[in-house]
Amino acid sequence: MSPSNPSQIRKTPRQRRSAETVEAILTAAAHILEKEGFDAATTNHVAVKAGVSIGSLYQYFPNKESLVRALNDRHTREILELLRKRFVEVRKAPMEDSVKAIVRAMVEVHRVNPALHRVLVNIVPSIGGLAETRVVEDSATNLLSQFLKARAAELRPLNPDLSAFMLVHAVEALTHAAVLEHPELLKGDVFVNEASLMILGYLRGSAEASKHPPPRAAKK
Amino acid sequence: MSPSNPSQIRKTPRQRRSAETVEAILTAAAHILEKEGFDAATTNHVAVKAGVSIGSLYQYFPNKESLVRALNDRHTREILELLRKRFVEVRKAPMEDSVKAIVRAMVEVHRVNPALHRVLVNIVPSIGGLAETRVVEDSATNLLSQFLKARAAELRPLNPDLSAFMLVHAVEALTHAAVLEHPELLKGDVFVNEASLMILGYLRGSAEASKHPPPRAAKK
DNA sequence: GGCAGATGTGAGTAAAAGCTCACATTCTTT
DNA sequence: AAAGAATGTGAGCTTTTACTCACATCTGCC
Repeated sequence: MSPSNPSQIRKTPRQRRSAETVEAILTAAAHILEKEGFDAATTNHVAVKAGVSIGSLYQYFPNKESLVRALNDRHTREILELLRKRFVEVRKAPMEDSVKAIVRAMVEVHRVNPALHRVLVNIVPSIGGLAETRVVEDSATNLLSQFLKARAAELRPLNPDLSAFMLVHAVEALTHAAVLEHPELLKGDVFVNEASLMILGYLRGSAEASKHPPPRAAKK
Repeated sequence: MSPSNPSQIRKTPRQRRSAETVEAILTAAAHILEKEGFDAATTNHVAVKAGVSIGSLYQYFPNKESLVRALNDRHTREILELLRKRFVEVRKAPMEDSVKAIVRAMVEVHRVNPALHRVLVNIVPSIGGLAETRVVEDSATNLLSQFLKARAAELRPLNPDLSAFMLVHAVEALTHAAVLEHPELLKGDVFVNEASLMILGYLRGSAEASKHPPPRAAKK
């Protein structure tokens, strides 16, 4: 397969008809993963739900894993695009507004299809997609690290890579938990405010004890 | 069987011999889950590795799920016990020391068997263990919420349940990420310090924000 | 020793799921 | 229109795996 095809699509569709077939397969797979979970997403089931034959599915996806990875690739690409966009947009906004905008973006992204997202996050590493997941995490960490460097003057002394690592994982987990366990927090700005308090508290130092020396750990 | 047996053990061992069999099965299952993943943990494979026959396995575990759930129960019970212990220990320690001790406990707990822990966290919800997982999360949240109430005087005004929810999820995710992706941060106190900065920053309020209040209302 | 209950055995069964392949249909091109 | 390429089909093959059951062996007790 071509090296520029991380999800290992077997055949590149040449006619509109086949492009629609691929789309139907991916959509059906997403629906099943979301509503019934990974175990229910058998290749036969996906094919039936997509309204195509099992043979067609295997024309485009060499195996079940590649199908799930294709979905994951699309999903993570969307997330990264939105994040990049937001980081550019807030480049000159006040610190607090920037942080809130980015948290909002995270929520926005995770609310599109939380169940699917969770399934993908859980399953992808075990089907050879660990590398892809790391790429996404690293990209997000880099975006945030750049942001922290640009805003250093407004923050306590810190190691941008380390802080970005901490925040990426904390915010990702918080967003997951909020979307899946306490969606009511997302109605108003409760969640965005709390997450921002945490982020800003971490980046600025706490009110009473803000006399910590900068950490000396170098990442990577 | 007995209602106090959430992992649904089929038969209660009456002789030492059978207790050893059960132990061997659980140990083998843990090893396989840890080293080879969930898919490799077939019942036959577990039985062979445990040095018992497949029939013996099914004498004590009615199905594969119950076996994994039994492992998970044991694992989460250990975690909760340690956390409870630590929360009691730090009841009268200074805020900063308390927070660090609790973060250390989290790291300690997750370092015992990070790979197994990750597998269990990923798999248990999909095999009927979601309730158990929620129980653990809720217990941890309650412990922390109590702690926050007791220390209210040292903290900014906050909602203990909400803050506990935020912190439980953030710290859990951070510990996972550190253990699995950057174990070098655990060598010294780098990780413990960073996590504590985040926690204390969140609980005390950020340095600048408390000097000059935000231009807009914090709540919408 | 000898019995009864507890425990252990593993070949075999049945169901599920991934995947192939020989063939049918549709599209593009000349 | 015709041919060849692209696409679509689905019965069924193959492998895997959870799980059973008829039987063997062990252990404690009289």
